[in-house]
Amino acid sequence: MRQPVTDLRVKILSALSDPTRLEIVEFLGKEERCVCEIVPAFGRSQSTISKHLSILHEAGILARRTDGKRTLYKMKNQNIFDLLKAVDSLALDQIYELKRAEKMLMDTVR
Amino acid sequence: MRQPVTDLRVKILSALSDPTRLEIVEFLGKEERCVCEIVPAFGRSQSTISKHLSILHEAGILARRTDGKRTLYKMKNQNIFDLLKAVDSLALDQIYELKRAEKMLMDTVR
DNA sequence: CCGTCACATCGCCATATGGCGATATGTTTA
DNA sequence: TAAACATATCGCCATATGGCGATGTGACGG
Repeated sequence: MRQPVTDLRVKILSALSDPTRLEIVEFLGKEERCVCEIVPAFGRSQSTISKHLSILHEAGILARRTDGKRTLYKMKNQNIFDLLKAVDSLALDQIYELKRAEKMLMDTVR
Repeated sequence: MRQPVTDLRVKILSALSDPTRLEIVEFLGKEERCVCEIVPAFGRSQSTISKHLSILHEAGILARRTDGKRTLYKMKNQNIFDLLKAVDSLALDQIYELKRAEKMLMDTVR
């Protein structure tokens, strides 16, 4: 049997491992926005965005609230951005490494 | 056109969003291990583990080195564990929240 | 009430992913 | 050089995922 913690980790990481969902998270930032604001910000259908929002909500990343006929979403926990910073840090390391390899290659050719 | 940084982020996050791969990362920790040590530690076929290792390697998470007929893998960057800590922190928040909700429910019933 | 608005859900399709056994590749050993 | 070993890769299958249009649902406005 798998530890429940691992499952939760996988759920959170899976929810974040899609470019559209990452962009939704960035788009929300500290704001609370209704679906009607989010949809036009992305070149995707309403149903697609709605599903992405559900996935983020189910992963415990977004909080959902309804006000009249609107549904409002916001980040449930700003700590997500710490996580993303950690990812960026790794990504940047890789980019630097690439640049270094490129430079070395150039030096070899020269 | 997508920012290349986003693609890299997605690649790293995708690589980590699988339970077996997460366990491989934890299994490696600070050690360098050959595939022959990793495979028996998981209830999966050699080909499956090999593919998982490749994915982690392609995402820049693992370093690969060969020594004789063995292939050795190790974490390329211990900072991955900071990322995982951030995930755990979010996961724990959710678990606490669940417990709180449970408790409130119990209090209501009482 | 009836239409409209805002959103979620459904059904479907194409592609991606994880799994396995079989096979290819490269390295040491006999 | 042949056999054994360690690992990667291939081909295949079942399931998951992301996308869309169509449809369902609940709230408001006339």
